[in-house]
Amino acid sequence: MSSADTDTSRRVTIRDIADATGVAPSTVSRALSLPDRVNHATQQRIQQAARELGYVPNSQARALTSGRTRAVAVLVSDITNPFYFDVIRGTQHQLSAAGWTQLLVDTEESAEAEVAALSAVAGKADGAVLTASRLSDAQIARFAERTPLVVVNRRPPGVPSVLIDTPGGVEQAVQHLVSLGHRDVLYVAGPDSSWSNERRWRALVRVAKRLGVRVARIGPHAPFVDSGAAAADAAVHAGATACIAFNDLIAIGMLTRLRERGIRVPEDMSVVGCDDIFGADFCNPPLTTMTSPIERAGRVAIRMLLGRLDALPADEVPGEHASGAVALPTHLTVRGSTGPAPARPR
Amino acid sequence: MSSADTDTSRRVTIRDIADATGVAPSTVSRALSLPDRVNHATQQRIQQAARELGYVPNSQARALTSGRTRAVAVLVSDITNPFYFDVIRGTQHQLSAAGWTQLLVDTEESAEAEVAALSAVAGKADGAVLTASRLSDAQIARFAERTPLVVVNRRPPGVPSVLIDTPGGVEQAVQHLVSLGHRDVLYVAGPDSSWSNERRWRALVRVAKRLGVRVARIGPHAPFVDSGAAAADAAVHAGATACIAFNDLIAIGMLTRLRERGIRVPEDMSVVGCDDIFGADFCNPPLTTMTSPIERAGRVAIRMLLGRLDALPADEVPGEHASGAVALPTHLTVRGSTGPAPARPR
DNA sequence: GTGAAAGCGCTAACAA
DNA sequence: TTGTTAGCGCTTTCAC
Repeated sequence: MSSADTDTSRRVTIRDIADATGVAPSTVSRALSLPDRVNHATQQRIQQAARELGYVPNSQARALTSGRTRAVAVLVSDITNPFYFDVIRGTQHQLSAAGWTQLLVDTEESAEAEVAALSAVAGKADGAVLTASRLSDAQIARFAERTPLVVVNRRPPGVPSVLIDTPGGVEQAVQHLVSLGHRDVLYVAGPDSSWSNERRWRALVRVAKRLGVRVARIGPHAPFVDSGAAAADAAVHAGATACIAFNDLIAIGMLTRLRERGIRVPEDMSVVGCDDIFGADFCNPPLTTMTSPIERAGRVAIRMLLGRLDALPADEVPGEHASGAVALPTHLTVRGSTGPAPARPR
Repeated sequence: MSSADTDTSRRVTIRDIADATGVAPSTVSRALSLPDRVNHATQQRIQQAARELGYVPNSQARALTSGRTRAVAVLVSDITNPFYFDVIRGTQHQLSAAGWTQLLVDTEESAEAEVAALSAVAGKADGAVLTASRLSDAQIARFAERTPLVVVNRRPPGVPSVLIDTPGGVEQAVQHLVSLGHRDVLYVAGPDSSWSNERRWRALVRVAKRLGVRVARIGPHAPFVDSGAAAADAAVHAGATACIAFNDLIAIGMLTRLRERGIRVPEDMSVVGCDDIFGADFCNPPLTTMTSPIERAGRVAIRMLLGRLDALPADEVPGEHASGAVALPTHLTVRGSTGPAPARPR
């Protein structure tokens, strides 16, 4: 049923190549992993044979001896959230470009699951990217001692991180609202456990003070579209005419609820989201939001991690220091969901 | 800096446990992997020690001897497409429930990348799920001989598959349009390389014939929101009053374009999508679409695969035969994008 | 029921 | 430059 040559069912190993080319297995190993340390001619012969025999290196065996898996784990807190899709897209892209494997783990918003994953993953991957960790800075730092880590949207001391500069976006958003005549802004908060949530709120308070804008806050709200309904009701009850929501999911949910209640956006209420996820441009009305380079954050995180693992030339690694932070700029994308303040406060 | 006991920097191995408990490494191995084949008392002692020492099995070493990685690869053709998010969510869920690892691979719509990934993955995973493969049935079957495979929305002979019954959904969609007075339906085709695309078109032709509806087809269109603009223009040019789009991405893009052009949906044109992805409910107007159990498809695919790998009790494995197909029902979700046919054909 | 020993496929000293 | 020799941590015969 198969061709006349050797057994088809067994995978080709470096031994097979060694036999075929008349060299020692170690030479084959070198020819494949450190080509410069082998006579050019034999190197060619070996690689040729490898190709002909259909050799595929056994990554398990390789990992066992070298201690390196050429895989990295990417932990997300909720695989359901479109924000992470973009992150994953970025990490995936950068990893496959480097020939590495991505292990995707959903921690489901649970710190225990995160700890479990991080411990389990230690042997399976050479490093990990934490997006939206639910752990304390100290815990993260502790794990980082054993496993190279890069965190997104967190700033644990000593651990390299990628920050999306939403505070900068908040400033633009408030200025935009001010330019439309708004003097009151309501912050629709996300989960208390979110680092970004506090960061955005503080940025809002700071900017508002400077621009003479009054701010208030409602929440916390879970980061789902469905949470938007309650948020919208609360915003209306608070008499708000301009809201900045923790993220686009909540903002989109608010839009839907406001429409149901006959409250016009932006005529009666302006809504600003955060992140510019898939859907923010085609919801109704289209959402003004802080566009974050989410995919880029994923790519940068991987580049930093690969840099730390010496798997990337130094000049391709972002950030000056190994434990430094890289901040990616955000910009406001104005769409239909924001408009002039109503003539008189309601 | 660390506690007084042994070296902190090295990972705990079964040898350490063996030393600590005074048994042989092989006994530790058994106690951990095949607990029934060990004296209950010593088994307890060993597991206790393992816990105390913080033992984490080295999956590489385990894989090397056992030949099993307890990981599965999930290949998607475009990680950008929200359809796959739901699939990934399903696979991730089912895998982590079983304590397995998910390797996520984006083949970027390329058959070569898929082949490369499939070969590379062979050693890293015990099996793979192909969602939207770009390979031929024969190629898939060939890979399936070496690596346990489950395919989604394909039907290569001999390879277990999970099918989302969009033909059934097409029937409901056409009946819905007929009930609104439409007698002409335009199919807005997806990519030629898509198996589902042909399947949906054929189902449409069949149903239309039975119900006395005229059908036409435009396309192919790439499965992106951005493709929807050209599709909408073509549909308008064709004088269509009711369209069924290959998927929601195209349908949402059409909605946007029609609105730009001042063509009212559903008054001037009814649009039906397919899949019910994230966003279909909050686009403008909300999209009537065939709701597919996408996440469930992912879960079912993993269960079938784990079943084939003997990693799941037989009674939890869907489908009668190892190489059978499981079809998941679809249903039509009617929202604002469909309405009565215009009084007279335009 | 438990231990000794071999070896999975590969890499990394160390010699030659 | 190449071959020899040891393992990496674990599972798995095969004895005992």
